[in-house]
Amino acid sequence: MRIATWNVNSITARLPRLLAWLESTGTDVLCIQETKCAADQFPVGQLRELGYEAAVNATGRWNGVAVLSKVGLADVVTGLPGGPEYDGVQEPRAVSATCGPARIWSVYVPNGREVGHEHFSYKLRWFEALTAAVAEDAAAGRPFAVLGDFNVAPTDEDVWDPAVFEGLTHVTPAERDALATLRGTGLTDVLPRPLKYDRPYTYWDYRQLGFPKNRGMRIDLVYGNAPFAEAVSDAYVDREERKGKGASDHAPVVVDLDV
DNA sequence: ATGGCTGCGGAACGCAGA
Repeated sequence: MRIATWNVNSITARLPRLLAWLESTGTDVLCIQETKCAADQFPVGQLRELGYEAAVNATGRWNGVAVLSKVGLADVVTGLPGGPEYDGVQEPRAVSATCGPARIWSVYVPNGREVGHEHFSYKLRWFEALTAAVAEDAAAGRPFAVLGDFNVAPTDEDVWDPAVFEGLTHVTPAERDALATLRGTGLTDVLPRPLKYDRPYTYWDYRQLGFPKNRGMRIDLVYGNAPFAEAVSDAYVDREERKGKGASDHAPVVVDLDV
């Protein structure tokens, strides 16, 4: 089974690429982030033509997540149970479903904006709620994984120049501790291999030639429990999808499972 | 060529992204 995660930065803008990519890779389950469209605008028809069912949690201009599956889609949970609000709203940042043999979450963790910003404490609270919500499934015997845009680089190796990120979000001890606490439920960071260069970055800023200069970050992660991690036969970042006109600023992370 | 941001809402430019 091939499972992947991809922050598409607008499913509307990315639809031609997305459909072509699904066909060429034969992905069975795709976790999507930043759909940037309302649920009733989601292109369910075109995805169904390719054989995918979709679980969607999306409300409009910002955020939005989905799970696409052609191996079944059951027991959908929309949103993060017990998750915090921002500006009085539970933002659409999580959706989960059972896809064939595995329980799968697609998450888009809040950015945090600046250390000390209200959005930053929201980010940390969001991680706490996520940790509580996945604990039972993480410890269970069924393959389980949280995939998505975590908006944290787990180590200094996961940013192109740690000096540039000093004092910024995505690399602070508080955020990395939140990731470690999440892993403490029994989850392993499934490290993908890069297709080029030495680090498996998943995001490159659109600005200032970020991609050609490989000024990247690894912030799109696959956190699987032991039954999931032990079934992994391959994992890679599909940097080819970051190339050319009309690319997202994130590349897909692809994981092959023997299940 | 991998190339100096992009998408959205709304109809100019501000917000958000990380």
